[in-house]
Amino acid sequence: MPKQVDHESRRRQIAAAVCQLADESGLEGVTLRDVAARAQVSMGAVQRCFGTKEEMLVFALGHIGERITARVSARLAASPAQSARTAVGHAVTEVSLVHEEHRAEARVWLAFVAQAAVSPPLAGILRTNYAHLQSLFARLIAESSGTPAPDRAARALLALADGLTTHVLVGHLSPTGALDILDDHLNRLWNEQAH
Amino acid sequence: MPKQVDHESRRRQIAAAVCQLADESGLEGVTLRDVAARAQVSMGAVQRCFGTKEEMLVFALGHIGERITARVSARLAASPAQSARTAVGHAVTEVSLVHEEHRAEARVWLAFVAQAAVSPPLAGILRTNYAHLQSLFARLIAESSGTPAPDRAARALLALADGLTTHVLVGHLSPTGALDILDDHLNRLWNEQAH
DNA sequence: TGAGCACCGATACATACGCATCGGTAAGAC
DNA sequence: GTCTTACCGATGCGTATGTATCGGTGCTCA
Repeated sequence: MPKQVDHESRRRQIAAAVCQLADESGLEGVTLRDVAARAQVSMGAVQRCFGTKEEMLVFALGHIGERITARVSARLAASPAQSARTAVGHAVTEVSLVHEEHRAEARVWLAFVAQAAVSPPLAGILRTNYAHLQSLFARLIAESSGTPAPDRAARALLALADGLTTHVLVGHLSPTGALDILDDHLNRLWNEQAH
Repeated sequence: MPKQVDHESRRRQIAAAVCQLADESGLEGVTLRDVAARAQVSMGAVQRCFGTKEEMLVFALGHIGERITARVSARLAASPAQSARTAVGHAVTEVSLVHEEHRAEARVWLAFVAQAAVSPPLAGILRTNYAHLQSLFARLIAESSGTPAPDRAARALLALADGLTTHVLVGHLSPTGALDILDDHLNRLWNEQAH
């Protein structure tokens, strides 16, 4: 058995290149040649790692989904969170990629969401990620005393975060405006459950 | 002056073809050739109506934006709306394209939103449309007694509607589930302002 | 040490795209 | 009737894409 190569790490390396390119010029700007150049490998290497382009995109989406989920979890673990209210605030702030340093991820995510509307495999990955985040939010919300329907609140929160992210990307909202709205929503949620 | 042609109606005809194709296979499936075939005109006609492809897409986005806004207005005008609460409910239901018959518009809209993240002209059109809808919502919300910040509530409502639409398209939410969440949000909004 | 095989990079290929060009056509003016 | 001219459909062109193919390379094991 001659030379062996760590395929998995190379796949991640290529996935990162895909995300960079998708951030810069949308998913349509993601070309096998450009991906190879950005990842500093040959085009043949990309083809060997992924049999087809769609396979590559599916892997890249899974990659970025994991990164986002991981960041949310890390944020929750890092700050002990005085209250569940602030914990949810932190988590949802990470998801709604409003901060400048995560804007790239937001653009990539949006590109994939649009593509998923016409590509079942991508849609499947997205559903998995959304399901994870939703159950995470639902648990946090349910923890802090008794909101009548934590599941529904979690779904609403996730949808609101996604919508706000979109509006920031389009330029209809400013990042701080989006955060204001998010904060306001959470305040209402915690005020009301006191009744 | 020899043969004359109604350019404007032809542009709308082509825009409709663009939307059909974008619904079926995303914006990347929108090809000059396919558009021409779908609109039942020659490729040359498409080129004569729009100097470039992006021009065509910009026009198509404006076209569908007008249609959506028009439908919202029509819905508001049609039903006298017993209360502002139901008026907003009707309007936002039209915007969040949850009903099956408007799912196509939702897919097209989402495709354009993603493209707008890397195309300033498209983003501009989107901003205009969002601004219209937001001010419309804000007026309706402000009308019904005194919510403290009708503008912020309108922004939140619009973002929530957009996020829910996205989640329905991806398959993370069912249409009825999305409507439930929307209804719940409106109820909270109207309950709270009674304080 | 040398033989074999898995990996590599480059190139070839068919296709499809956006855009430019061109002869033909028919409608209106005189 | 015919001449002008704005419109039409078709074809050509250069490029870029995804995929398939192929000779070279260097590690690993006998």
